[in-house]
Amino acid sequence: MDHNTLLDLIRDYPSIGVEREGMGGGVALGRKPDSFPLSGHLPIGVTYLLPENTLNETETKPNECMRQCNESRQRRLKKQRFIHTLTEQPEATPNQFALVGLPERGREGVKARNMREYEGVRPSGHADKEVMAATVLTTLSTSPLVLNPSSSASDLASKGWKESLSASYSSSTSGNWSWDASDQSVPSTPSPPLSNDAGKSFLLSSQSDDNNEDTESTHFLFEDPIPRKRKNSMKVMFKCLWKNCEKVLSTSSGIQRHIRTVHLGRNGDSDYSDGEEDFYYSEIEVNMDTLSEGLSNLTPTSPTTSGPAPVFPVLTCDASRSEPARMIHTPLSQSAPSALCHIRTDHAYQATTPVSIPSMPSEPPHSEDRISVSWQSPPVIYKGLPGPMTQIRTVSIGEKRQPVNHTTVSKAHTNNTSASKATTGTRKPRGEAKKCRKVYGMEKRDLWCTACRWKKACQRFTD
DNA sequence: TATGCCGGGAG
DNA sequence: CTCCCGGCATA
Ligand SMILES: [Zn+2]
Repeated sequence: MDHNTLLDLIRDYPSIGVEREGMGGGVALGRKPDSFPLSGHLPIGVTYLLPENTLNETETKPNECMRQCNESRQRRLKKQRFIHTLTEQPEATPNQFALVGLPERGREGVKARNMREYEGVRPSGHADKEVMAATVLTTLSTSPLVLNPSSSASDLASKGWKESLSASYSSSTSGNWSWDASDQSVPSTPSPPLSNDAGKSFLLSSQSDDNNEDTESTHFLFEDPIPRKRKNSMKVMFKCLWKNCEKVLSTSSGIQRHIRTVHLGRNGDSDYSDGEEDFYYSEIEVNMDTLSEGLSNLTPTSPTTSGPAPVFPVLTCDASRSEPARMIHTPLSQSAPSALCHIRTDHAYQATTPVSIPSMPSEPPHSEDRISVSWQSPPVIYKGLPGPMTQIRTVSIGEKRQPVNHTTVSKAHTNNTSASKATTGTRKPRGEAKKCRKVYGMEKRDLWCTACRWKKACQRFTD
């Protein structure tokens, strides 16, 4: 994906989010204001969808709002698939993130996320790019990358996020993207390299070396953050990201209420959401004592407004351990990779050259309704580890789409002679694991992983 | 017979 | 690429 493609793509996305588990039904936080100066991060939407167990785990303190949203959503969309997954993968890895980016239409960012509204509109193949874009955005949003020295804050503000974005990274014609991550201070994580088997990869310019221990900053943004304390002077606030609204409240529930009443025109008292709500707000950190502590901390400041409040990327790792208000980003207990996303960390470092094999949209997480999602294979530490791969696909559930039996019998397929390669001695002892076909059955083919649907080697349940 | 999936297409 | 499927090795 090249630079312009990305920009083009995201242009129409009021919000692009990251969604955990890719099961849809996540909650979107934040949106992409049309004119949001991006410097260091983008207020892109972040949608998290944590596995049930996680929710319980975080239930208490963390993001009450999130929990609620997730719950209500889950309830509504009683997608057995969803449930199924939850039960089947109690240990769903917390590293399974899915990016979800849907152009929103209709009601200001709400409801519109329903892919249904896009039927027939979204060009096929769009999903891929969409994901790529979202990935990049997410990455950017969480990486304290330093913008070109030439671009100043004001610059950004006036140029708009798009330009800013473009300024924040560079892409070579080869398809490799990279940006300078040589940042400083802020612990936020550097962006992870994203690689598409196609040879496109997003990687940080390995700032001078590779192993420079990091303990601190090397954690992949989606990886279990390392426990770290945040400055006591910082206070977590929630900022509404709705158009022209700069409301900042101290509690997620507060901002949620605000959004609900002010932007969604709902009445506060009524129960929670109808499950379809997307609360666009982002968690920000405000330095209480010195609001303008010099640029020492590159935290970007709120855009449109004067709000001197430094805005932190929603996903910053550092904000995740132990703070009550930390983003649901909670590191699930152990980050055991779930069975859905086997991670193979056995590749070579410096995945500059993405290892790509035949390539096929790798197993996407399930998604509710129809959303295109992609996820990154886990933890990969951006430094020298193999780059994460992304993949996406549009899932449609409960749709009829099976029978399309094209009478494609024009060619007498007959095999020409038994010339077929004499299967080499490599006998393939059929794997043990039950694959999608067996697990979901023909009726629910929609649930199969892409590979299975294409009668290729299953990617979801490997042996 | 049912699965899993390679190797070939088609668009 | 993306998506399908014939057909064959397996279970
Ligand atoms: Zn499969």
